Amino acid sequence: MTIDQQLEYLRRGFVEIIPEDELEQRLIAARKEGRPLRVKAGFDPTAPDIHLGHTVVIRKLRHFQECGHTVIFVVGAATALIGDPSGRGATRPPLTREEVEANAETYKQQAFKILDPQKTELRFNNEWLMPLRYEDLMRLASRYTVARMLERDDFSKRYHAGRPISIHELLYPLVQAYDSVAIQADVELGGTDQKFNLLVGREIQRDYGQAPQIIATTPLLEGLDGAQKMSKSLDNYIGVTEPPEVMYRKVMQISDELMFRYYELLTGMSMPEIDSLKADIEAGSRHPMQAKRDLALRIVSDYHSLEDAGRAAAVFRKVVQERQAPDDMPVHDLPESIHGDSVIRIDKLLRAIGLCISGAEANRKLKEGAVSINGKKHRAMSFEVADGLSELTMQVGKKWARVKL
RNA sequence: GGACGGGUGGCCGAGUGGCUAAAGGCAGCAGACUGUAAAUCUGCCGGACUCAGUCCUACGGAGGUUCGAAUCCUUCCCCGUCCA
Repeated sequence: MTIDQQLEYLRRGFVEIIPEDELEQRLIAARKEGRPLRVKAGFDPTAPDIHLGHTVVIRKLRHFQECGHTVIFVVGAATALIGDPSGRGATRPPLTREEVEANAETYKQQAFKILDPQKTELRFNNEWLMPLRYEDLMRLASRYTVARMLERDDFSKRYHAGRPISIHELLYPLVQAYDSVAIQADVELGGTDQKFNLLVGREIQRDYGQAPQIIATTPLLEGLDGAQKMSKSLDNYIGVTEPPEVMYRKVMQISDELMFRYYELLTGMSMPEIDSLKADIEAGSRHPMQAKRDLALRIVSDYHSLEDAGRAAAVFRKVVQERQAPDDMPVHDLPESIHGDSVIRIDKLLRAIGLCISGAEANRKLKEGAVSINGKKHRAMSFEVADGLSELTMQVGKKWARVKL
């Protein structure tokens, strides 16, 4: 690929590239030296799942690989012990080392659903952070001032709101920046919320005698609620390892408006194509639901297979649209404790088989008319089993289960 | 180290002795509507039971006062502001 072609491809989809013109120069310089660019992105394994929000950056990493560059995927095993304060209104709860290690392992597997393993260096930052000694840390900490650190939006908000900021949180951007030094990054990618951290990387690299990395930020993907960014802690995410049916259903759940955003950030569809799709929908020549189905199919295929996606679509049509019982639902035996003549206490049963969290909740659901047994709405607390009945199909809202009598 | 303010349900936040399982909001769940959504409307939203009632647990931790405490007192822990 020529430099110009690379530039056009690589630039697409970023909110900002700083400094804008240096990417070209760096590409030229690397080509002269006959080496690929070292492109960094870091992920803190604070939650065990990579979700579609992360994939916006990972997809861009992939683009760099397609242009022949090397991706350094940094798993923040050490930084996770601090907790990234970016965008946070409060200190993150600390993770144990065991949790971090387990999460890091699954991160690795999930990232390679998108990345080319041949062109990826997978590094854990405890490799270079743990050996740092007191004087190393002091040296690093001396490179930045409190005032500049507090300029950060999230810190200053917390500070002015009188909320606690721990000293170790102040250290996060520096430690994260040191990663760039350790791996000698040419480019670092991250979401727009990472801009500050990425910029600190530039400064620290300069302090350590390296050419400052170019930073490129991607838009933040909104979660299922369409308002806040996708995140595990807000539970508005779609995980890349979720089963096809779940993934499909979640995509279908987003608002029409958000659908275009997902097209933009999660598929290879170009902006002109997306605009024309939007125009077709507005003109009424295309049904928004069909467009959303296409989207769901594409996304599920990316992380599973086209076949799986097709199956998920069929399940969705049947279960959600036609409100029929799904083919596979959990099967339970009638629990010991509930065996009582021919009358079954439904509240106890629902709790026992996990369709309701508590008996009290089961009770409420019964009163709300959310419970169906064998396809018929059931409101009474107990259920009389007719002779010859061998199985109950229980439904509470969207949840189903079969009970053998 | 000193002075002051504060810690309430998943989150935010009201509540200064009984009428408080704790207003209100957000999130969540269910129902209606729909395109499967979104938006809107309605209901629910600690738990157990012999279930329209009874009991248990809950307002940072522990202890106390009181017939009765989220509310008063003691003490400990934590957070913030100002002064040093």
